[in-house]
Amino acid sequence: MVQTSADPRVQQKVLEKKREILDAASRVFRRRGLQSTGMRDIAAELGMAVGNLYYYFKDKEELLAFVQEGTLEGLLDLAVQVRKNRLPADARLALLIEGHVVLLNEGIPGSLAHLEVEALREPWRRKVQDQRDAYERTFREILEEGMAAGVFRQTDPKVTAMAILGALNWTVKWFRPDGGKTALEIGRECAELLVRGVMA
Amino acid sequence: MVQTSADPRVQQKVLEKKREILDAASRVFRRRGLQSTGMRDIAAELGMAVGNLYYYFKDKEELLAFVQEGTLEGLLDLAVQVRKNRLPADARLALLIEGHVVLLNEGIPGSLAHLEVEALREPWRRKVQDQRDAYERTFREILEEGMAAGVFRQTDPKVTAMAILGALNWTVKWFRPDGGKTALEIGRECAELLVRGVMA
DNA sequence: GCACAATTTGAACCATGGTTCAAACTTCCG
DNA sequence: CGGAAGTTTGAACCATGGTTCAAATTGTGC
Repeated sequence: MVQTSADPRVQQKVLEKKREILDAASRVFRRRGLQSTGMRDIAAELGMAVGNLYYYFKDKEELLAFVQEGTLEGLLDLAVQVRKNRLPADARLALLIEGHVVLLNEGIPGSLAHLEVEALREPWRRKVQDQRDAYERTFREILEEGMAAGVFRQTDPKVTAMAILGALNWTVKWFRPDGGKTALEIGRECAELLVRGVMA
Repeated sequence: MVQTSADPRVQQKVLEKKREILDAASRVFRRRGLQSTGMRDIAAELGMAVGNLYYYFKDKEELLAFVQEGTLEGLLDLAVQVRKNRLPADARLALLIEGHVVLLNEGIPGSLAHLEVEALREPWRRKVQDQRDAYERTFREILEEGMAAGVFRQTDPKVTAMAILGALNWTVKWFRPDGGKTALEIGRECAELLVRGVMA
């Protein structure tokens, strides 16, 4: 098992390797989907032997959990950026929407693997779900803020947030980089549609 | 194997049994999701032995394909109904949206199993995908019609249709009958959001 | 009742794919 | 070098769960 050494040099190297594996796993999960991705596929993507993965990660579930956390980290970063600025609610919602679509679709076209919390069992599921809830809360907050300011019409922020997120998450199912539009362009069109939808 | 008899009495009985099995499978797929649903679970839902399922269906994939076709049939019916009437585009889009949400969420809360074409292999995949394309075309048509009539603003109908469908399909991931709102209410809120989003 | 077809059973079979592990290899000081 | 710690290998192991099938049961026409 890894992590038996106290040497910081070694620990550093292990961390790098872990990240490398996670990146590869992330790619393969996106490309092939959750079920079609085998440990052997991930190993092949790295040119290493299957068993080696287990030197760095306990099992496939842990691997997936970290991959999902990675995606959520990116989204949470985005949320922080958007929260920071002082634009009106509609502009901020648009930014959040565009960023979300770009993050989910940049690089390799993908499956929903990065978002399928249902695939995780209980220690992990809660952890990832909590992060996800936190992220989704950002949408609700912006919506509520916009309603309070009178820019948005009155709606149930929970329902509206989930409807918006559905539209965005679903893009990974149909967006293809070679489809003639960039992820950002798609993001803009989504923003246009959804922000207009909530305007007062 | 079934279907060796030419007796219409027998054929009728077989059809009924098939429907019964498909209904059960439909329920279990919704409840447990695609991967968590075993043949044994479906058999248990019916109180029959596993092997018996194979008397009526070739394999799990065929079962899933028929279940998905059943869902699509319902949606296509809806599309026909909506096409029939002579309301303006915005009203028709709203009807389609509401109906879609209700169909996907009535009865048991669900997973996306009914919509995961990716889980099917090539003979079936094409067949189901074609039906799905036909259904999605309805959205594009209404959008184009609305744009032509000037009720809707100019957008890329393909992208807009997929964005709308994403919001709707995603409802099965979060809607719960005991959540205080009915599927129809959710459908109405989605319609409000999305129709407003495309209005000129 | 009897024979024959149709249906149902469930234990056994088997493919897939996650997981283990002892051996081989590398790295890095002393 | 030498050897200990760290890393990698890949064949073998094994659990899960879809699938088969011969036997048992039920239904039907004569």
